[in-house]
Amino acid sequence: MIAKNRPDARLALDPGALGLSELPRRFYRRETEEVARRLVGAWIARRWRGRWYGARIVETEAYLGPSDRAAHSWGGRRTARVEPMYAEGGHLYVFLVYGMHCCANVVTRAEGVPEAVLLRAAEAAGDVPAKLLAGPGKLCAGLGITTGDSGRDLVGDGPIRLFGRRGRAPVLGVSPRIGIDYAGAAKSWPLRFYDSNSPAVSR
DNA sequence: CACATGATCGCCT
DNA sequence: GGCGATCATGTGG
Repeated sequence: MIAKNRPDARLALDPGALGLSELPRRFYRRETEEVARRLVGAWIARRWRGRWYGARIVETEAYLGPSDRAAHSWGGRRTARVEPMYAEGGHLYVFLVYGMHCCANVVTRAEGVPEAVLLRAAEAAGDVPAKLLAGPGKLCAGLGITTGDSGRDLVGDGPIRLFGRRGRAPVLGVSPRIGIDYAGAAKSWPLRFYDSNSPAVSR
């Protein structure tokens, strides 16, 4: 693929030592907006060559499917690229934007309901620049997530997993989503969530 | 600080 | 053929 899948070595962590517990399938079957809220403060981790790398999610956006003009599944679009959005909640949907950046999404709800949550920013546990993962493209680059990971199941024993909230409680902020000026009325829907206390949000 | 622009390519019209 | 769920860099105030 275009992007490299090697994670930034400074993001190395041990999910077990941090006391992280994996999110179960039922977590992802909830309303998409609810999942987006609950993922702020949750953790994402990726295994690469036998070691784990990860960070605490601090910013997300909900994409609501056929009725949401900003969503790739708007109007019921169903192409090879978007197909993972139609999978059961708990799968990963990764796409390429602007020919060079990957964006990672967590698919929600039941199989056949194409909704998802975009992971926009994360905060590393170690000593790295505050904005290292501040933005969907940077988050993917830092963890080495590429379009080759699209369709993966996040539940079970795969190389990309999500864990429940751990660490300081997020102070939730809400705003319209970013970068969707073309989306008509949906442009102003308050579906972006972030931890107001985190220096790692994208803006 | 606020824009403005180029990079780069898969997807949809 | 146009454009995008972005980012880094550059300009000017």
